Amino acid sequence: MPLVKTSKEEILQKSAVLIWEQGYKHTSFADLSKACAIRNAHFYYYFKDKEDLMAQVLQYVANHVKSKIFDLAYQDNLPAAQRLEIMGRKLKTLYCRNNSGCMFANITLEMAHTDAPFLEIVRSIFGDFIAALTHIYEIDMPGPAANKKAVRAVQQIEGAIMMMRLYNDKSYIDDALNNLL
Amino acid sequence: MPLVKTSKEEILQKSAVLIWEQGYKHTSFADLSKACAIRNAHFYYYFKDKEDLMAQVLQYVANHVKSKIFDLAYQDNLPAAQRLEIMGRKLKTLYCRNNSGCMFANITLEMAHTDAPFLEIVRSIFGDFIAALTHIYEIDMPGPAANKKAVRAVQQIEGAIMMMRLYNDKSYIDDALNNLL
DNA sequence: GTCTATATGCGGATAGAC
DNA sequence: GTCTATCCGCATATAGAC
Repeated sequence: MPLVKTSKEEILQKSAVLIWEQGYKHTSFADLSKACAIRNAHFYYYFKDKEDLMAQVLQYVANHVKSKIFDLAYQDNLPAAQRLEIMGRKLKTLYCRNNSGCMFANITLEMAHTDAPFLEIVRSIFGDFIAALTHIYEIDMPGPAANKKAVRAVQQIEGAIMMMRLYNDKSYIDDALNNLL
Repeated sequence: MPLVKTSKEEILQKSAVLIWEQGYKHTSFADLSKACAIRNAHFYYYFKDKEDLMAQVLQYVANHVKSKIFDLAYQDNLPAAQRLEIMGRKLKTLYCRNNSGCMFANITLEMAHTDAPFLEIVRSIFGDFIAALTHIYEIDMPGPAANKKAVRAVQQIEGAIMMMRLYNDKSYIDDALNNLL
């Protein structure tokens, strides 16, 4: 673990923003190298190919979201409503950044028809999301019911993000996040 | 209106399947011309460019979905539950065909970051979907509440489709469609 | 209307100098 | 590790014969 932000981490961070916004296929190395201020060919020093870059970008964002948002669900000293309220606020910031919605949903709908290996990372992060909400809901109901409620909450949120982006109207996501409880 | 299916309609139908499955950018004219059994250059006889083809494909699918599914909502002689049940069955067939989910959601997440003119067609079809469900829900509740319920139902369905495709598990969409009432 | 041929540019990826 | 230069293939799109 380096003391200062490595060049590679900057590449991951800046690439993530672009791919999040534009998608995997729509984002070329020309776009990426411009945003990262490095040469096109330099990506191949850090990454095997575009698919490898994508996998590392997804893992980078997934780690960030897990530690900054999903982990809040396990603060068992706080009441459930408060945990959900904080998570909801952070999720809204996440989804509204650059009007790009949920990176993992974007990639799912773009790539589900392929067998791209990085989809496994997407499956994992949605599993973490549902597990986090299930943990909170289990306070008031048995496990299976809590899990079902968590799945429906995630689905409602993802549908709301789609509507928000299509109609450029944040009230959809506000409504979904305010109804997490 | 020609008496027999025109060549152009076949092109629209076959192009729709491919683009639905693979997305707009991922589908090349090479893919399309193979599927339609015509020459690459021949597309430019029927369509101005790829964007024009896409707009006509979307309109073609939208017309089909409207007349075959959404119109069922206005069969006021049938009880609400029965209308929802029939629509749910037809929607499931639609979304599970080729495991490709909802074409309009796919295109939304792929293209929302652009100002592609064909997004207007997508907005229109989601408006029709919500209007159809609202019409049914209005039997039992005032307009604004019915509309809110319809929006949430659509969001739940679109989120469920995403989960279905990600985990290759139809139980997500079954659950969402069984809870339309 | 349908074909062949091809223009033109951009995509990902690599070689090899420094 | 970072650069320049470049390969190769595929993308959209067009020209023009038949």
